[in-house]
Amino acid sequence: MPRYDFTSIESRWQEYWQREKTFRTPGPGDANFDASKPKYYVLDMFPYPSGAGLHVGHPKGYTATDIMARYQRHLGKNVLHPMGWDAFGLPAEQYAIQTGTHPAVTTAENVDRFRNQLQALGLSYDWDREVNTTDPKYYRWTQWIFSKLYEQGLAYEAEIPVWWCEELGTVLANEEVIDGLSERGGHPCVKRPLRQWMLKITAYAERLLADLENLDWPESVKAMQREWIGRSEGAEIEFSVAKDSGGAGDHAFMAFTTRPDTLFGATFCVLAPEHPLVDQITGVDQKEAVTVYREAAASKTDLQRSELQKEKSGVFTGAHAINPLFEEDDPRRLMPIWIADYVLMSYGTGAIMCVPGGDQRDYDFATEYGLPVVQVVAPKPLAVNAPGVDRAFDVTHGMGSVEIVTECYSGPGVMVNSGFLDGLSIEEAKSQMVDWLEKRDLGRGRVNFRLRDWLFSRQRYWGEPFPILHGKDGETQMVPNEDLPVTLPELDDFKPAGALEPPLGRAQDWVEVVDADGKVWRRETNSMPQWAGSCWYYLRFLDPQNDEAAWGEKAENYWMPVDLYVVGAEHAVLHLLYARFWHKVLYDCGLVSTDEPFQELVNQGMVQSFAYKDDRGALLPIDEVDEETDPAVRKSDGAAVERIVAKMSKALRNVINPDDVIREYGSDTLRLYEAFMGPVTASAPWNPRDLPGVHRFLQRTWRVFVPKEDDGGEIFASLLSNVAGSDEIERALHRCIEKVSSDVKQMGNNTAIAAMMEFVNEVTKREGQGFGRSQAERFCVLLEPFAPHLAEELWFRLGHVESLAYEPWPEFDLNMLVAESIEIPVQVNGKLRAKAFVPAGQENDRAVLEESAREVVAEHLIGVEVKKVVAVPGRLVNFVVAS
RNA sequence: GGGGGAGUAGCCCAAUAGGCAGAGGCAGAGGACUUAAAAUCCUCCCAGUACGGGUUCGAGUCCCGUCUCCCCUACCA
Repeated sequence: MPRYDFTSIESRWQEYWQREKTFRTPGPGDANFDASKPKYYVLDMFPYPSGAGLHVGHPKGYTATDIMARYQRHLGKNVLHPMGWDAFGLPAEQYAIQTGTHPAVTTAENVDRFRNQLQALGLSYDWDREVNTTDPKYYRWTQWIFSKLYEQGLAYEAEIPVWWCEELGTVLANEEVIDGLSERGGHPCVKRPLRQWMLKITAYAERLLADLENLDWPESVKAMQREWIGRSEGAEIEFSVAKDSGGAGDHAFMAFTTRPDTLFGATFCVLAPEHPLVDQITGVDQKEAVTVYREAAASKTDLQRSELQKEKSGVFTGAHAINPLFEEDDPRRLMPIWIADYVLMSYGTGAIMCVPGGDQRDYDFATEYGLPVVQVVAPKPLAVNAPGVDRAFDVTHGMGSVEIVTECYSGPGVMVNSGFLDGLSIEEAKSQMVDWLEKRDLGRGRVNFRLRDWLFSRQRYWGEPFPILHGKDGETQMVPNEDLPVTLPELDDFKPAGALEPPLGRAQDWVEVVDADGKVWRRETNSMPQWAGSCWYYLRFLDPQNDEAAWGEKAENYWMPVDLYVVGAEHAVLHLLYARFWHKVLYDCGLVSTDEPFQELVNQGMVQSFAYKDDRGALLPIDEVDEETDPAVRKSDGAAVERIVAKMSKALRNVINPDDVIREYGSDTLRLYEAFMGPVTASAPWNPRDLPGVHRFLQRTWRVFVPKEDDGGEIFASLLSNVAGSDEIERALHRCIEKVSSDVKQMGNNTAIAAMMEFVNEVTKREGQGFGRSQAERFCVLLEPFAPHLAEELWFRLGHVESLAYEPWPEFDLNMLVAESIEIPVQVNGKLRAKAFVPAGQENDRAVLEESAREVVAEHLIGVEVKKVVAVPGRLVNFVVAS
């Protein structure tokens, strides 16, 4: 029977918190709501309740936020700390297809399991605010927000080529397809044109980019979003396709370039193989080659394209584009038009002008196919030669009086071989060229984004239905707000109805709707993607029971924005960008009061695991390795294996189950371990050997409250009487309070725990002597955010009947932090020679410091000249002497 | 190729604004308690901060260069 009986302690307090609703958080309008208190909204990424249950990676972030939530409560704030379920999604639907179990059933089971697991961690959520994205009471408002987007003209239908995954029976967004395989499951995907709902996130690109500036987010996440949005400034230039005679023909295309300054160096153009103009301009002789190339390109997945990346390929169309800078007789006027798969139809205009003298990709292509290369930017030192137009004449390429170079230069410099731009800097040349083009209506400055509109529909059953009706003649209307939610129909079979018909199409009764005028409509049979529900869940938490509105204005005003959001790095672009987009739309509609949802963001690190590599570099499942030996060896043959750090994976059988840890050590130990591993932001491997360390700390803590002789858990008599503690312990406690307070504020939970260990070691050293009641109580408050069950138990045994969750945070006295005399290191020429002791209060007096220091290093100063004395108040003294 | 981050003891990690390299934990050694073991407690051991320069009275911390590792992204015109 362990003296510190964590199992019974933890279940007792978990029941207590649930029964007493200790963490219920009243909001504006609720009884017991105190509007005078400051608020703190601390948010976790709500999980997808998978069948696999909780992973030890989840509690890392959840513990960090829970510590913050509990700490903020001790500061007297109203703390909003909710949890819910992002429960729509493919796995439940796949399971339904295989077994016939309704996804709602699977989901409910998984949610129950997750909730139990989270509650077993002692997380201080207000469970009355639990939300579930699959609950019609929730998705009714998801549909309502969609209607807002629709009203704003931000939702539209389009027939576009999309990634279709045969295996999953659905389309996927670009970002859900990696190298031609689905992100989930790794199934092959192909491009197919399909009618889809799109959200016009590109309309917000500029603001999504600019507003990153003021967010207290990790630089890495901001950088990823910036790259994802991919703003680039340049110009759009119209090129006419030449007739055989050389004059401008009927065809023309737009090319986007970031380097309009280099137009004088454009020697050819490339269209994406899919470019619609290709059919019309391809010459008779080139027809066959072009067709073959286009078919090859179409059948290539992105994976294959990138594998072949090093070598550029393409074919000539037979047509030429006209470079508007040059007169009819100038050989540089006609630029051959090629098609090549390094130009993507989906970016810019799907057509480029190629300047091989200044762009590595164009240069590679030009070298491959023997196209001319002209230098238009010279590095600065060569500027003396500019403008230098009349140099070599290249017969081979017929480029006129322009030097043909064999290098590509894309660095800074001055314009050469560029007519009216010669001698200008790149920046000046860009703006002059844009002016030149705009005056002639041949082009204009343009900002282009990598960000595409958001593909917002899926061909799935287990997602939010669209509140959309289609008429016979192709007209579309919203389901009126009062008729929401549009609930999912019951189905027996969740498979797609046909190759391209979503499963919802199977529900005939549901699909057909007759309105008051007897007109027949068909419901939209696509459903929304999983991101929809997670785009606004943080808003529903503000007012989760509200049946009149998605959230109340007062609640929104009081609680928003989220003060602290802890998410894994995997959400850096998608979830966080989509949520910001919706939030800005809601802001523009006057429905929320802040233009950004998440003020401070922290990326939690990964919890990794050890893995072992044999001498051939192959990874071994952990159960084939004996970890007790040093080095670890393979069980089968005793060969030494190398320990490495890897992601937890089923294949390596190194996944840690939190339930097992709780059973063996308790959830306070699990919490403490997760927080003690290192900074929240850092990734670190799970090391089972380290668990006993933090567990011992809790046992020692128990021991300083409860005497050894008494297994019943009676507390030290001295702690029950009001005996004052010793001065040494009081000082140690003040140091501990100071350290824990400053650390926990900045999520330095690992060092805060170290400070508490130090304190408990100090008390232990005195065998419980001199530990006073008030000291014990203050320590309980410090401990509570980290090990809440034990802290509550000790608090209770000190004679309190109420939870300590709302006890004020203890204060420290600066005067108690200093010892009676201060130790000051004394250096001679930067080398530590001795230590001086200065009475407390005088450590900032340079004269005192120097005098005390001189005494202790007197022998080092004999016979040498002291050139300088550096005395840092309270820190050290350094004598600089002539050597 | 581009971007972000990190290298401190056998391991995980500390070290406010440059100021004694070590707070804490693990592992290891020795000891106390015990019939024994476990548990618990005490004591000890261990690096000069990836490498090379520089600035400074003084550098883990600042500057320059190099190396290694992790994450993201990748023909974006």
